[in-house]
Amino acid sequence: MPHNEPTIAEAIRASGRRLTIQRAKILEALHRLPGHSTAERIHAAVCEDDRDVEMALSTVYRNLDALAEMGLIAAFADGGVTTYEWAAAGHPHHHLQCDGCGHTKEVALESIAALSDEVERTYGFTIDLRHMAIRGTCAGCRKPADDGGAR
Amino acid sequence: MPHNEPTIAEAIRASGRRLTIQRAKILEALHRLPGHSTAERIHAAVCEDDRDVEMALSTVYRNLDALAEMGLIAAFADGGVTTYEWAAAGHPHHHLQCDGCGHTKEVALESIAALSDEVERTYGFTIDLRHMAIRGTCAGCRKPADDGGAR
DNA sequence: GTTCGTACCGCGAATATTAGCAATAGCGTG
DNA sequence: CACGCTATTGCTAATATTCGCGGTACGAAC
Repeated sequence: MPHNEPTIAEAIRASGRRLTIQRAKILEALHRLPGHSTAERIHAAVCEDDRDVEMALSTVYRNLDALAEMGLIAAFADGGVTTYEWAAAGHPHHHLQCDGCGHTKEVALESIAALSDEVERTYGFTIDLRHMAIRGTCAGCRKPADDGGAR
Repeated sequence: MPHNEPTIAEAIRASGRRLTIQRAKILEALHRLPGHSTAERIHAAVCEDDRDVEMALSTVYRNLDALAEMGLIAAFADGGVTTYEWAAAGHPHHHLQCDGCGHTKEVALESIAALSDEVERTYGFTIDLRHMAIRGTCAGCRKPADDGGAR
């Protein structure tokens, strides 16, 4: 990925931030690592990949937060641990997170648009679709007899 | 609240759990405290209210988790801190959480039904509406001139 | 009412993440 | 290319929450 960096650099610069070596490494690692990655995993990946760059774990956390805030990456809670993924992962997808087995499934939902529209119109609130994590119970974890009946 | 306890006790018993003094106190405190409460606040409330019951903070956390799991209370992340509220708080409401100011607004959304329906039909996944926290940016925090265009 | 199995409690240590501080290094300017 | 402003870094301490362990007590069965 030699020549798509400039765009990212501009985006970072545009938000009044700086493109530090650490930030670049983190982005790169996140771009390369498959699926969702934890802060610790990213830290390890960067340290393994490049030995001449010092990187504190807190720096990883801070950057992950900043990058998520500017929309370059997506963050969401995954059972006590926060995981991150490259935001430009092709198509927009949402997460169905099962409280039973803890598994997270990525799906594309049409109804989200209507929901986003309603919230926008009624409350002037703009939903961040990248952070849309839906919790509930998947088909496998729903016990046959157990009918929560919760609304 | 002298005589509505039996139902709750049954619900707790039904899930193979026991109605301990601590659990009851926590439920009671949560029922009485207005709005969302943190584990620490609940712990403080119980300790102030009753001096003859010892209660470790970890016990509060454990019970909060258990009670949320069985649907008696609702839990959701509120900026690094988890808050809880009585589940039978009248009407169903969802949370619009602003990433800018961190404020959480409680609203009723019609489109949620359609979303829930789609997810149920397409993936056999049952959304837990009580845990439905929607993140984004509220009208106040969306700067008029600053259009990041980072979408 | 006594007994018994086990869920639960309190305590303290572990884990994930955030915050504060002095030193460093982007990057726009002269 | 050196200079300066300040965002950022590494470090360490704090914070929120979870886990493991040995002792306790809930609740069901005698």
